[in-house]
Amino acid sequence: MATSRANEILPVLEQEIVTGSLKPGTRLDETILAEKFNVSRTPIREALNRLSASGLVEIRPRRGAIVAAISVQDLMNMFEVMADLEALCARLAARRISPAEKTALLDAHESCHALSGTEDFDEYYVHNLRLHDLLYKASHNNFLEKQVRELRHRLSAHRRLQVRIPGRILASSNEHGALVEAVIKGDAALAEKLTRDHVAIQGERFTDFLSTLPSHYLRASA
Amino acid sequence: MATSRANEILPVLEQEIVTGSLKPGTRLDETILAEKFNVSRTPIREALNRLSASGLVEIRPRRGAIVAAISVQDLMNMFEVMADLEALCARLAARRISPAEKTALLDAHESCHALSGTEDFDEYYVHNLRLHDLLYKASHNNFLEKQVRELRHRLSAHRRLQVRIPGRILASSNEHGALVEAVIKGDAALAEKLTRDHVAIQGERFTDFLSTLPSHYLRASA
DNA sequence: GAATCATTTCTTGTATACAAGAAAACATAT
DNA sequence: ATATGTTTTCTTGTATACAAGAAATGATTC
Repeated sequence: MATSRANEILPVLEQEIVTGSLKPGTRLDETILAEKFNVSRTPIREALNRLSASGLVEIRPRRGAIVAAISVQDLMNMFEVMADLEALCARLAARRISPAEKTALLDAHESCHALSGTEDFDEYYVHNLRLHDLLYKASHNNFLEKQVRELRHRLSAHRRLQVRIPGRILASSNEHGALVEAVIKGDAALAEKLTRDHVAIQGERFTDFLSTLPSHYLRASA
Repeated sequence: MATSRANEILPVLEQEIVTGSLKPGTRLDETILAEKFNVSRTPIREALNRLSASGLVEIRPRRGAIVAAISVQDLMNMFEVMADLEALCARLAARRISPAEKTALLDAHESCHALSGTEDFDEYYVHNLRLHDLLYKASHNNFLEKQVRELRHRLSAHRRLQVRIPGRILASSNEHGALVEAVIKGDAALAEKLTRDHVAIQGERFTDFLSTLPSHYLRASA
């Protein structure tokens, strides 16, 4: 095998958490997981440790690991940071983007725009991701890129909650249009502002969002 | 013992890395560390795993762990993100700070200001830290606070590099004065801008900074 | 003498055995 | 019946033993 078993187990668990097949609060019994993966507890413990560092699982000393439960407060906080980091990406991208990256960005925007008349949220999600990814890359700050990716990954565990408002794809695509234009023009301040508004959950959209939350989000957590 | 041994070992190693008694690139042999701490390799491995997640240690599969080596590029990137996150703290603090927090902030600023005539960088560091900590808290975003703390902790491993320019304490303290005033007035945009300028490494200060770097920063890294 | 290949040694990664703390089950008393 | 205290059981945390890959050493060839 190219890599150790712990390194194989980690992404599988990660995926199960992110897709929601392992729900927040679920106990992650080391012995049971060891049987499931046909390994000893040792590599399981290693994987859990790393997942706890990335925030997806919570390890309570001597009391085992659970899938991290996130409160509404936590979610709001994380979105607030996410919006800011993405805005930083956009600001830097406006100053540093290369010609090749400009082409790719326009292409990704085209793909999004092509779906703007539809309500195909899943398909749109993919292209939307690609566009945002390109912006991270264009920031030419690897550390920032890694941080944003990690945070987005963590938030994606709660993507099921996403509000699917009719017409949202069109609106989002239009916001992208202005953003892409600002980045390509090199207008850093505008790119930053547009991204903040684009990512942030706010106003009536946030109210909608809250009303769709499953009950386990309404308890407090760390 | 109140906590497990791995949880005792971790902060010790962390401290040795942060203070620089373990230099970047140093191999962290599990067996040797196990002897040093009088434990088996198991808790050592756990501690190293967690340190790698926080970025202080780099684990190369099957090739052991080393103290993370950071390139100049990495440092610049991290400072760029740090400045932005602190600026976000300041912006949010300006909107959310409580009366009690205002008092504490003014007090911390007083402590800094009292040193502004001196060149006592170590003493200033402590009070400067307290002031910035209060700003993180006043953002009332726990996730953000945690992220900024973690990043600062990671950067503090390289604090030895800090340029100690004569008069810098006075300048810093003056910058604090304007920042504190903006936060207390509730001027979010100004607080944000002042913080960015305050934290960012830029202009001639950055040239000085570069010229003080030990050679191991000048190689490329991850 | 340099380069390449095999062998040995050393270190990491995993499995298993054991220790210790937490939760659960049970018994006793009020 | 509830509450408290004890015992048992179960799970995590650590130690040790073993397996497997990487680096180092040495042998062989050109």
